[in-house]
Amino acid sequence: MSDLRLFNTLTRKQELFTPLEPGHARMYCCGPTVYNVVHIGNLRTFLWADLLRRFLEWKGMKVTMVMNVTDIEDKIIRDAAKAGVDIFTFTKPFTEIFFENLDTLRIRRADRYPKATDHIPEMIDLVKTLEARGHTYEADGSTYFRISTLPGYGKLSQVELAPESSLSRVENDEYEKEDARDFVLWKAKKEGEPSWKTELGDGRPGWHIECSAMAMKYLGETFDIHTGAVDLIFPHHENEVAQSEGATGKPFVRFWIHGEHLVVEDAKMSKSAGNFFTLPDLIKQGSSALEIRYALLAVPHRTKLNFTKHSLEDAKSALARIDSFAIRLDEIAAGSDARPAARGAEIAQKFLLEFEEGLDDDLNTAAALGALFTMIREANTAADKGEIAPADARDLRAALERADLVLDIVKRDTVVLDADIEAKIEARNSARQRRDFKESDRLRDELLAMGIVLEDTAQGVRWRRK
RNA sequence: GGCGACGUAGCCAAGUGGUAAGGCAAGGGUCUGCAAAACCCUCAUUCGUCGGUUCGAUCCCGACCGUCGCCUCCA
Repeated sequence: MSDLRLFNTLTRKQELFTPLEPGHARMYCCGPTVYNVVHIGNLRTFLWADLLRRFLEWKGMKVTMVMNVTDIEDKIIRDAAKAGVDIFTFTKPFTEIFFENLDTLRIRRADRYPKATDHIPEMIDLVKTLEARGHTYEADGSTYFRISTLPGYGKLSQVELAPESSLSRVENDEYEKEDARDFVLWKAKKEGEPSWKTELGDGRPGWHIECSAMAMKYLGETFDIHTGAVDLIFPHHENEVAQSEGATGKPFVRFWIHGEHLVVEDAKMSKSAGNFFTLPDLIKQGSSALEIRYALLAVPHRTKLNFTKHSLEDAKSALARIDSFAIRLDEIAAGSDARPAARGAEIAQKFLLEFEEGLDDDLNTAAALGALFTMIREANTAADKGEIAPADARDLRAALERADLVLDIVKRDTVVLDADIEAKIEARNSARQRRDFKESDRLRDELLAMGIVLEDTAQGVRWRRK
């Protein structure tokens, strides 16, 4: 039974989330336009969408998640032409990089990634339905949506639409619209641009129609969740609503979830400002994928995230704390002490409760992480007092694992020590035993240079990779 | 001009009508041959400013100051 509450842009309120079909949530996420490599801001949006999916599953729901890949669009056409290749050749590498980035950041794959160009017939059908219901008009071979035919237009963005005159900035020279607020469903063919021969004439789809067509094809005319970043609320999502509800007469999406933007060092990310970051860039600069994941996850999705060098350093230290805790638990768990679980089980239970309560509150990852660190401190204190038996350690470890099904930030270090490294550690131990500290320090430095950090604890030497 | 968001310690960031989670950094300590690492402790009488409502406000209302976003392609 879920008591997850999500902020719904449609009502501007937090609402209790329950799926239309009990136990099965359906979500559509606005995905990348593959005219370039995805940047860190795009990835933030995809990351919290995945977090939402994981959390729904964590609560026992089945989730069907669909994310579009937009592979036909003005910038793609422009840049492909510039590169002298067709749009398919042009978008292919960017699509591949997108998927690689998801894997690197531990963003789980959606169930489907439909491409716009694979769904032209569905879009045509949708436009024809809109035509039959009187929502469209044609001008110069293009088909437009006439917003005055849909009384509820504007309900998502809650933008009191300004009179036509104030929208003089809208460029109207290319396509002939009756009203500047109307938007194009199907664009008439232009010389040198890719086009499809259809019942609507030769041309290509407008920007918004793909999402309506593909979302309804895979998730139904009404589905549970639609995600994206705040900049898509208007006009993209508003127009999706118009197209879909204009065609079906039914509510399109029950929960519209929008995430805030990421800024870099307090500035909007842009190529011209030189602060446009991609995942491979950041990794090249020495950050690990997990550090980046943590930095993106630590700030709840509806809060603007200031992505900085400093935030990555913070993430690194915070993760080290979590990893050390996991190692400590594993060591205790391996012990032979047969006491029954006591303090540990209690701490673990309290943690899982607080963790879930945090995420239930509109995916408050900051609160959930706060609960995690509180558990770590409490368990460490108890362990220092010898109150953590192996059974306790196993309970705590299980709780950490359980939370990590959603967070996925714990290091999975399965690397086995090379014989060489092992030999050096052994040699250092014997040097220390014969109090040859010069030799032992030399070996320690050598290992450090190899990326192996030694920790001399009361239980002996522990090592980990830097 | 229209719509909206935000302003909490050095930095990041939760939060509640009853007196401020957590992380990083910093300082102190434990441990150690020395270190490092690890662990523990400390660290905002105060939540942009000024008023109002209230027994009581950081949280509610109003004004102001400041930052930012959308209204045009955009995650």
